[in-house]
Amino acid sequence: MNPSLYLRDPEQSELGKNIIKHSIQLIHDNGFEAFTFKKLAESIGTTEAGVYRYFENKHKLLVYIISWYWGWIQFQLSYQTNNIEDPSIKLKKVITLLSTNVEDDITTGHVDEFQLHQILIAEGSKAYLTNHVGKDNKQQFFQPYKDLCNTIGEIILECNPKYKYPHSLASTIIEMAHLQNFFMNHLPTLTDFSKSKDEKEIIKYLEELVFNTIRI
Amino acid sequence: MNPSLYLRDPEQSELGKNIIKHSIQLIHDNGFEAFTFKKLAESIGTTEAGVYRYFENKHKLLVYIISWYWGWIQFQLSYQTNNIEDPSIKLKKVITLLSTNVEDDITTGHVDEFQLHQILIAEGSKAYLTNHVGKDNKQQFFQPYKDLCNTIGEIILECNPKYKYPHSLASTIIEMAHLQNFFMNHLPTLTDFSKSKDEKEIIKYLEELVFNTIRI
DNA sequence: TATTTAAGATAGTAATACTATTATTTAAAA
DNA sequence: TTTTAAATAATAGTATTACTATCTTAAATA
Repeated sequence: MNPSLYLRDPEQSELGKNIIKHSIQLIHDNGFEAFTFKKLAESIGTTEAGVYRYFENKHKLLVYIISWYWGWIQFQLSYQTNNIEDPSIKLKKVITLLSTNVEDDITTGHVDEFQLHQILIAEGSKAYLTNHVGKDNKQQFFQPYKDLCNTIGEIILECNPKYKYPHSLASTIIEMAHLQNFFMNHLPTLTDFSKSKDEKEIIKYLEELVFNTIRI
Repeated sequence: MNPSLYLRDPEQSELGKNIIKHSIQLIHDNGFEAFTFKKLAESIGTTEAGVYRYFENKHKLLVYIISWYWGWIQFQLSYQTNNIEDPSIKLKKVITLLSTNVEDDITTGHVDEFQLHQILIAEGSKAYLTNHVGKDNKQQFFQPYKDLCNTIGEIILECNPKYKYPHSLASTIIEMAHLQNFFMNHLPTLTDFSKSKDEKEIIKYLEELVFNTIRI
């Protein structure tokens, strides 16, 4: 994790882990706009000042938990594609991993991956859609996202070494896996999955999109 | 325009038009988070209370100007595709229209379309990425976006009547035309256009994506 | 035992997102 | 023309947010 994101490493103390745990819960339940350090402190049973000793502001905390998620996805991806040779099967794994509501990984006690996935769908783009995106980028806040994008881009190039837009296609897969899910559940007429509301439909749509464009 | 978005119709008075004009300017310059009714009032030369007589809150004002933009795009689209029969040429027009930085339309005195396009790229998704998206949707706040999505979906079906995901592909085109532009300018490693920073590259990428997926 | 360090408790401030009241100007209706 | 209503301007006030500062206590470390 990028140390510029925090003032004190939340992984190193009980209070820190509680900040992460309750942040995920509260952002998931009420959305990022309604999330405040005061509510977070009350939920933990500490004070506002206590939270501020770990994170400068709520935006950095959001970027922190999102970075955590991308790191976890990166790990899941390398784990799940470990022994696979066929790049198009790998790419299918990528699409499925990004589109599927993950189950909570019990090995990470203070992080609920299911809720984190939901947060990414609804709040993920708020990490970079700010007027200080340039500054944040200079401080490497989006490195885990970029790393994942590069990993996926490489798999795309394994499928077709001549494909010209591996990074753009990778970011399209990531963003659309989330956005089509959001639309399916909240603005269904913007999708074609309104009847079933089934993630598998999103996977089918994305697979068709991706494999038709890279096989020229 | 949906009357639930405003308390008093801003098109009907000078103050109203000034609210729209200066909102676009301020949101464009400083981003939506930094935008407040107080700053807006100061910029116009009126009072905070004056702005509140037109709009309940800044979120509704954002949705208003975004709706205005989608209505304008819808008009531009029907105007530009008026005499075109070939649906794939129409679809190319759609991609170009959404991806290109429009010039300011001088017939709309109080609206700067160039700035509005930039606002849509950086702030567009904030209109619906809220925890009250369901309520807003029930009040038809997103109708202009849905209408545009349907129009594009119909053009897609003209190209291939058997294509199964016309709405999802339409929303993908709209969102990616904006997001790839944002990434190109602010997080270039997430795209393949970092060297040229040219919108035409985004158009080429999207055309390849779209036409390869609908021609099965 | 002395000394850092983290946490808890409390207070305070500037800005934000509103609401309310009153006075003044403008414009339409009687 | 006068009356009346509507829009605007001016001012004040509140709850909440997003912080900063300080002081005390508890626990870990040297």
